Amino acid sequence: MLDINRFLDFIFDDLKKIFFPEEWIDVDLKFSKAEIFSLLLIDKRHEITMSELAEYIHSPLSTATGIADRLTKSGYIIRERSEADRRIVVLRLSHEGSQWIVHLKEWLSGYLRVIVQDLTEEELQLLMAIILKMIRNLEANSGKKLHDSQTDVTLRSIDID
Amino acid sequence: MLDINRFLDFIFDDLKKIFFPEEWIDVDLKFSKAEIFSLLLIDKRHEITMSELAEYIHSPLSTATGIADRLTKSGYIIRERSEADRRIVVLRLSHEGSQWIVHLKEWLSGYLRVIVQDLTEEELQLLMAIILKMIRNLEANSGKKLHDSQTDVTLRSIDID
DNA sequence: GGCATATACTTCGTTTATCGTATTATACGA
DNA sequence: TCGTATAATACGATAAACGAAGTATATGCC
Repeated sequence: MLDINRFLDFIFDDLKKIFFPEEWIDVDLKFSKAEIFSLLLIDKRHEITMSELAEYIHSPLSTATGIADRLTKSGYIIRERSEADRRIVVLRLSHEGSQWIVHLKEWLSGYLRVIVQDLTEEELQLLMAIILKMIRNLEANSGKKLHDSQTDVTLRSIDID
Repeated sequence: MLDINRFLDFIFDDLKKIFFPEEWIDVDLKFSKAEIFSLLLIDKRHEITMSELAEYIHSPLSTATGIADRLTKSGYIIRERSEADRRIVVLRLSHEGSQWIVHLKEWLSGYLRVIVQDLTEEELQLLMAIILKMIRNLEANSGKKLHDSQTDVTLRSIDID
């Protein structure tokens, strides 16, 4: 068993940086987190439905509708009915939306460049391997491993008043 | 120059996991992110003022007041006027609050344990070293390096209507 | 073919958090 | 003691999230 506590101590203070990325990513974005990731998803898939969007951002369709509303109004996405199935709404990026994503990605990679700037090639390789491992662990154990602990039960749904 | 693009490709899809931790941390917490980190801060400092809280969560005092309101109402913190300076409000954890933090930390370390479970001691060491480096880079360059790029300017404050 | 049911979304109203501005209370320096 | 700075709260506006109800379209079944 590794020395977990040491690691815990090490990262405890920096957990906040992970959960509040907005504090070190000091960009005054005009879109919310959900909107940005929606744009990224549309960019990646080229076309998505409202249901796909809702699933991606882990929200009900009513929330997705709100996001699509705002992005459409801003002119960054185009919302159209599918011809094949007229119940379905298809979202695509507008030209402006695509441009914006290009800029976002450039800016993002600039940020990454700064963060990893003096890591050696070996460190970078290892970092990727480690991240991969961690992601695999998380996925393999998600929701499982943790449900049988006492601690976990205590944390869930304690009603006070 | 390292191969940044490869790294970018590698982590792009997982960026969402960082920005939406709630999707893999599947605990139905009764507190919001801001409230949890407020509790953690109070636990760490033992006693804090409203101003310190506001600074920590990067919000105006009016927001901090709302958080303190909710945490006080839930019975997890105690809000008292300082005797030395009666303008100052001091926040402390109640017994229930302390208990809750203990559980949170146990649960957190359980999570970490799962994530790093099959990393070797060397990997763990290196991971910590790399994280440290990255944090230093971030702090050294925060807000600076990125402000002179064209991209960045494009991203900031574009008004549409 | 027609009717019941399912699917894909939107609308609407409620709730909640955030935050700017105004206000209150206290401290402190000249 | 008066003016100003500081610490925090109160209030009102805004925005996002969401559940429930509603609308339109598709599909299965007789």
